[in-house]
Amino acid sequence: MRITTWNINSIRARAELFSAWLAKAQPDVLCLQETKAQDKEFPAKLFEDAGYHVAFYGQKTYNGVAIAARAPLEDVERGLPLDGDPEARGMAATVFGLRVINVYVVNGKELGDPKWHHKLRFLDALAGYVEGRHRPDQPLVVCGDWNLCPADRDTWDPGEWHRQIFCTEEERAPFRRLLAWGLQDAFRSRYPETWGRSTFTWWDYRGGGFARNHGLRIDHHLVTAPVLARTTAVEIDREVRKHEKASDHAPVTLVLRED
DNA sequence: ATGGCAAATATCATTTGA
Repeated sequence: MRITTWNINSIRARAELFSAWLAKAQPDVLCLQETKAQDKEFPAKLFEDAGYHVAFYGQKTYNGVAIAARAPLEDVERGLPLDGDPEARGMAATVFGLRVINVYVVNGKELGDPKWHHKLRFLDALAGYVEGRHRPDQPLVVCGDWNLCPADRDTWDPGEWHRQIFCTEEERAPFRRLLAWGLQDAFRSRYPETWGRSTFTWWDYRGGGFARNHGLRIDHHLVTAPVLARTTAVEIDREVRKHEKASDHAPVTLVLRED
């Protein structure tokens, strides 16, 4: 089973590229972020024509998330984890016996900015949400665009990024709280000694970031032990990032063996 | 502190992203 997370950076702007990718990649479960479409404008037909069920939670202009799967989505929840958050950044569904939580964590802009405080509230609420509703022995996947690097070496220049936004203790504290609760960073658990280009999931559009390898590892699957036990690989699709109409993020796929 | 690249809105410029 393949569970992909991808910050698509507008589902409508990338409809053609997305459909071609979907037909080829054929994930069983797909979590998208930054769909940038209101629900009434979401191109559900793209998914349905490809044989997928899809649920979405969007808003005008910014943010927006969706979950698609090759089986019906059950117990869909929208608007997590921060009560009253006007930004559409989180949803969850049950499929194939897994609870899947899809998040688009707040970017934060810069340390001290109101958006930075929103980011910390969001991450804290996410940790509380998981702790309050789940147990570490349940099959749970929390994936998405986390907008944080778990370690300085998850950046192209660890010296430059040290203690910068995405690499602060404040952002890592709630992330580590989730790890302490019972989730594991599937990529890092599977590849503890792999660093650099092959680990990045995002590259800056500006200044030829992909060619210069100005990348970050910020898209993650956090999984409970029963899911990690089934994990055979975590794959990052750099090929689709090379397309001229690419999102700045690559799709990241958790590969599970069947129970 | 700024620019660089891309998307959305409806602007012929601003906001946001990471």
